[in-house]
Amino acid sequence: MNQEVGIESREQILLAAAKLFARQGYNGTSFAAVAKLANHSKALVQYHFQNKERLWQETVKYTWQQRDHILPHYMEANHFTEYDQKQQRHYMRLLAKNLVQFTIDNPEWIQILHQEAAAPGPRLDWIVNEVATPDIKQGQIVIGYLQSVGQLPDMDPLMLFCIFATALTSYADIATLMSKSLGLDLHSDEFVEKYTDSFVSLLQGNFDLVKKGDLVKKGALVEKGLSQTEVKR
Amino acid sequence: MNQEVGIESREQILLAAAKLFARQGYNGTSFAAVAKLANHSKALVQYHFQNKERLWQETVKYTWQQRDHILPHYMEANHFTEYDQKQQRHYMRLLAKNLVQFTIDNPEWIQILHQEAAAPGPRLDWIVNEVATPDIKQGQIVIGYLQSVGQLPDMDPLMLFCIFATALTSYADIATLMSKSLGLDLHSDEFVEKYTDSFVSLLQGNFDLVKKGDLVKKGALVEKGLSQTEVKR
DNA sequence: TCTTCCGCTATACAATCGTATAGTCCACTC
DNA sequence: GAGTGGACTATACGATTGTATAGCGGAAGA
Repeated sequence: MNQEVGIESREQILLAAAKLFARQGYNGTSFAAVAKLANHSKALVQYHFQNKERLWQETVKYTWQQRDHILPHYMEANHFTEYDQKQQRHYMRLLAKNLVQFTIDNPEWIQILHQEAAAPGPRLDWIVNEVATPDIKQGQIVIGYLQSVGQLPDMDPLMLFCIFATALTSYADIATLMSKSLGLDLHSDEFVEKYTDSFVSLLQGNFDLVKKGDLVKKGALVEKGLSQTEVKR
Repeated sequence: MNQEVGIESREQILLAAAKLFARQGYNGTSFAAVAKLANHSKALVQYHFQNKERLWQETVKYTWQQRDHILPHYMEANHFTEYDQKQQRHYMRLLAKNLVQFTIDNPEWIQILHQEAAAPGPRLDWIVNEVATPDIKQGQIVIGYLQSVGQLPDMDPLMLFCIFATALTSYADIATLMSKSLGLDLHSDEFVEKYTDSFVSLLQGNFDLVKKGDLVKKGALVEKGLSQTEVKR
């Protein structure tokens, strides 16, 4: 079916399996579907991975390895410690944008996580023990560091980490939905930049609250709220 | 199998189907599994819904109806327009907290959304057209209003909406993962309150950035970042 | 009383599921 | 050049998949 040998067919299968496990979940993914997407026989999939649980585990491991391999390329332009405070401000924007862009380009790892978090069980435990916990620790360290250099507010770092995790890793999925609904392309570079800029502005506090609350009438306000958003379409 | 009649067995099946579609996705959910969870026969499930696609559509409709029915109960304590600016500040905290609490108590609608957003196709289009678009419009109106009364920063309301959507609807799932990893219960009232307080503080800008960036050495900083987070455990 | 309809069951169907096993091909070593 | 082992195929297994259809009991309307 495919001339290439051994390790290569294995990787092709892992890539196909990652897409399917991410999109369809564990029970929604079959050996046959993986084989078809990888352009190999179903028997070969089973030859490499014996059973479904092992296929899933190897896929998750591989997906995280890919992630750890690719992620630095998105970050290489960001060397926080080499710059002074003004530049760090700028590079934090870049960090946030690259993280969001990374989840858009490589959605499988976070989608698999969502799949299993929605149905907690032994597979989620496996993820926590094998791949997720080091990530979480690492993320907390980064948050703590950014706080210590004054780039993030002095609030509970764990809560700050949760806000980061939700806002940066879920944008890709939410954007898929909203793009369809609004007829925009929220995955485009323009919107990703706009989104992360807005998010970082909140974190850094460099924005002004609108100070006109008591000047306007209720009805007109609601209408204005609507028209403000509709202007964007 | 079950004495209760007609509409009741239908609802029992819809509730079971919602849980399974949310946790296992479309392809991962079978008639037999729905029947078993609802404590009815597989044939009865098919009797009520003819085929799988219709079962799914009716389930999504029902889930959103439940959502629209229950959500007001989480909001009833919040009547923004009735209070002055200081009180509105307080009630925005309550609004955010109740929204997060609602997604923790009723995760199915957002989980189904995540399932389909991960694998865009005709089902996602159906969701967009049938249930999601009005929600998004409504959300944009609320954002616009909160901006107009000075409770939210004067930035692009669409981006602000995205930040709200990610931070508030994804906390439940992220918390499931992080709780397992850290040995905490991030679904507890204590943490939900802490999280939403932190989030609203960012939005309202009432926090101080740590201004000690250039005073500390790199190595010590990273260590401090770690110990800060570990204190929380 | 007869008919009709509704809620529901029983059973069967081909297709697909995950898994098991025997076997082919071929590069390699000794 | 016989033997070995790894990459891969062919085929078959029982269980489960989604779907189809015939039929049941009982309430309601005529």
